[in-house]
Amino acid sequence: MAEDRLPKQSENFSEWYNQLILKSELADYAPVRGCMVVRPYGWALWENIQKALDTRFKKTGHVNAAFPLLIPMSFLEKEKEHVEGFAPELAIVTIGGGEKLEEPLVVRPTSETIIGYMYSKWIKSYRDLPILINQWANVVRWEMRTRLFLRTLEFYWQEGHTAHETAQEAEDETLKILNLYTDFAINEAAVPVIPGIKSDAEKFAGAQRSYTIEAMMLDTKALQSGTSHNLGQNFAKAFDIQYLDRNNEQQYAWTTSWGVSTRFVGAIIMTHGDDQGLILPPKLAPSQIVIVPIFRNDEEKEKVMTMVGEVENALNQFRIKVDNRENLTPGFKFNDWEMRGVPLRIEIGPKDVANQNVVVSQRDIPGKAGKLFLPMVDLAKNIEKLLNDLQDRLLKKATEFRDSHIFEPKNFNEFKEVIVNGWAYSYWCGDASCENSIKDETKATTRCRPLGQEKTSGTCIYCGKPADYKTYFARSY
RNA sequence: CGGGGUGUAGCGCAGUUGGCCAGCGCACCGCGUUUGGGACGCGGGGGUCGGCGGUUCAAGUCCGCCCACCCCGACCA
Repeated sequence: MAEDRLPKQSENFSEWYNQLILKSELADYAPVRGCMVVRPYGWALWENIQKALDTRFKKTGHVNAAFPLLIPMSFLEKEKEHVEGFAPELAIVTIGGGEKLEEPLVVRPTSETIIGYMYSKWIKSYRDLPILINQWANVVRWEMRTRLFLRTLEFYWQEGHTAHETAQEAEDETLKILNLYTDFAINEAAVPVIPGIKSDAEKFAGAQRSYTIEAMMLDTKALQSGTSHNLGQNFAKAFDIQYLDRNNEQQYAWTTSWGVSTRFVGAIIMTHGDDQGLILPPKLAPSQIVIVPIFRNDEEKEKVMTMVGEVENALNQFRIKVDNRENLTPGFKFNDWEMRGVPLRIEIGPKDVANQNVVVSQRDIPGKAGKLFLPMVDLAKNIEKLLNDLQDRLLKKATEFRDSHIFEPKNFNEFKEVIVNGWAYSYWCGDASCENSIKDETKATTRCRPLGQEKTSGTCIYCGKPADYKTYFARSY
């Protein structure tokens, strides 16, 4: 068995990322350019993400439904900004059943339009509001430049679509979801994110306001990891979503939409991974624990496997896997599971049978330093603590990394220096021209203006005009 | 769509001035010995050499066209 190492993060981060996904069997390239196959290990991770989000959606009163993949072209055209934003990346079906179609059908790039159409049918009165629907779906956007999980032609996501009586309710919903996403990212994925508002240039095509959670990857690039849009009455007017209000007058509804995609898998990979491979947060890892049995002969095997069974049983509350592949050495398995990011590894050999303890190795602490002996007594309780501690350490480490790479440059020259290896938190006057110039000169875009920021007075990092708020700038995925 | 690169076994590659049945490492299969940090020996299976056309007695090898994918840019969850 030959060593087949990953490139080092420090030497070639993007190759590290690509190869790790293939080797750890999260995903593979499909025969169509830009499309990916999410393999069982990757899908299991996505399913855990889905569960964590879906539970939160349900708790806040949302319900799931399914809307069609194909949308009449004319629907897209009803909202001006929306069609302008999406036109370049549409896949369009022109032939069906061997016949040219009267009207082309668009493979959904997102579902605001078709859901808007349905909402206009369903909503008659204020009594029908709010309507809070989510769907788990795939969407297609014809991207020029693709990257596994981060940007593929087809990707999987959830898209929530809600309609409300008042502007305030819609805004409350938009922010409620942003907070929900923030809570999910931090407390389930241990991905520290900064919630904030997007600039006009970066907002969703057709939205009044877009909010985002922004995460810093280990190469210091920013990754937009979830978005929540207040659509105002834009789509309600385009699709005639009207209701009779409490004063018996016709009103347009106020709508929102929000989504998290399989891109989030990329966020997890690039937030926690190291040169050895993935490090998955215990709360989302497909396997939280892997047991590697060690033995030299049948006699030892029998004793060891008996104990493996006992341990597996004692830990059945966790997602646990026994690696009983017989043709591989323990050493190989150690490296293999480390590459796949399993948080805890339990090693059980003849010595452990004799001592009635197990060796536990913690994925985020390399080598011997991360290994400890645990007695069989209270094993589950101790393992639970180790998983929780590991989860906490991941969040702490990622947060410290992020905070140590956010700078507040004093002038634009300094800005250009820090942006190469970090984010800049700077005053910005809000003019699109400054935003554009900064992008042209540094490749950095505005990421968001964080929520809850107090108004202060400063000067724009680019033009020097007065500015009231600071904005995060970064190179991004 | 512009610039660059690569197509030979599942993966990574070699294949000289064109020349015999197209090779190597890993992976895979069989047997045996191994197994506490990426095991070893022996024996096997696996190829329209990206496609089409041309030059030639003879083409992975030379020529032309096409296709695909990867990397770097413009657009984007």
